[in-house]
Amino acid sequence: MAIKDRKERDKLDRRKLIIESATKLFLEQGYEKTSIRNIADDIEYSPATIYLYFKEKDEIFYLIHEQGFDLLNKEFTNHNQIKDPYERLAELGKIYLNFALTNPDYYDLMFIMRAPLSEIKCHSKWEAGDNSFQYLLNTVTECLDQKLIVDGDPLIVSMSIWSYVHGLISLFIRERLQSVNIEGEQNPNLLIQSLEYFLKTLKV
Amino acid sequence: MAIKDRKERDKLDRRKLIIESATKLFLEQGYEKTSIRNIADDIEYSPATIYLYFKEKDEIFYLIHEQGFDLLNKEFTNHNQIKDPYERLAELGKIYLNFALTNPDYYDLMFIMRAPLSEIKCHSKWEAGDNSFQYLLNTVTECLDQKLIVDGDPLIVSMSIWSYVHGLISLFIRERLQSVNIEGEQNPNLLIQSLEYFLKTLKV
DNA sequence: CAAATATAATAAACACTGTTCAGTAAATGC
DNA sequence: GCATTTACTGAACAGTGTTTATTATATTTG
Repeated sequence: MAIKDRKERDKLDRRKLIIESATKLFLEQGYEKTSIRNIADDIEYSPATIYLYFKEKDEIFYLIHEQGFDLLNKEFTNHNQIKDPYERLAELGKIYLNFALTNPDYYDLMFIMRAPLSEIKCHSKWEAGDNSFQYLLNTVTECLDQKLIVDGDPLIVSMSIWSYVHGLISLFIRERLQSVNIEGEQNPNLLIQSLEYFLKTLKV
Repeated sequence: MAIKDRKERDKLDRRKLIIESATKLFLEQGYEKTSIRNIADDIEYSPATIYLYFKEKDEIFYLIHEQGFDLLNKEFTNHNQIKDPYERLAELGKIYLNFALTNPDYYDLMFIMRAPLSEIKCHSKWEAGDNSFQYLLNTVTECLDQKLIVDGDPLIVSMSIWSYVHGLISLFIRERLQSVNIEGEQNPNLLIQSLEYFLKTLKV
């Protein structure tokens, strides 16, 4: 029976190999330019082999998509807990913004791209995403309870904050901020300044 | 010389035919699913013919992209001028949101998609986009002058407002709001409620 | 009018893409 | 040793954007 076990391990190893290669290529050249044949070439298997381990291209990229959420959630958990919920909220925003600027490809896959959600979204319920949102929702609720920010429904407020930061990031990543380009001003700085303005308006 | 004129007119007509077919197909099935061969089939010409009138697929979709901006700018100009700049700002936000919800494919092409900007963005300066942003900037400046909204740099404030609404819309269009789904609540209503909350926080 | 030229359109090909399937070769079970 | 299962792959399918050599037509010139 040991042989069967080893075989199963081997199979998982090859699955892992595909994911690792796909991740590497994805971070090097993005989703669209990473083809099944690219991955096959990289791991020195035939393209058809990949389909023995994954149903479709999107299934691989859904896993990378989840890796991204693990990374983001780790950043959220790793940061030392700030007592004041408003300060914590501000910090969350900055962590989120920083994550996006440091990992634009992950961010794109997680929050902008259409592809790897097509079918999977239904059965998976997008658990990882829910976790991140829960972090935000909890902090917002605390802020509202302590009357630190403008009153409103916690869900609406959380959605607003998320939308705001996402808006900044996605306009930046997809290069729509050309028109808003102050002479000599670096774009990432503009994003940080905007976030600070938003946090100010939020404060009660 | 009249013959030459007619020929030139014919050429423009065929160019127009391609754009119209492309627009039709694009609005029916989106960018990715509208192929050059689709368009060729529709207008009953060979695919190669299209390349006599356009350098590449993106060039066609850049024109559709501009059509979208014309549409949006028209909506901005058509609305009866409200005297109070804060009210006008609120109205602008609603018009923008409404435009996106009514024309999600145009919106995607204009503000989310990566494709049709690849090279063109440099030489065209994205004039249409600048126009829309100018509308916003002017109103924001008035609001700031009359101290109706939280003080800040007009550009930062304008960018903030745009980012906010864009964030809402793009999360909605690219289906990332599943986690924020109140039982029985329609998503578009959530967007409107959020915008109202944001406008409230903005008010001084 | 006929020959030469310019114009417009295309069939076919190139280099890709995701995906499927029939066939092969090796390891395992009996 | 033979049958069966397992793992893999070459080749193909149907599509994509794009280019090029060729053909058919229309216009201009001798």
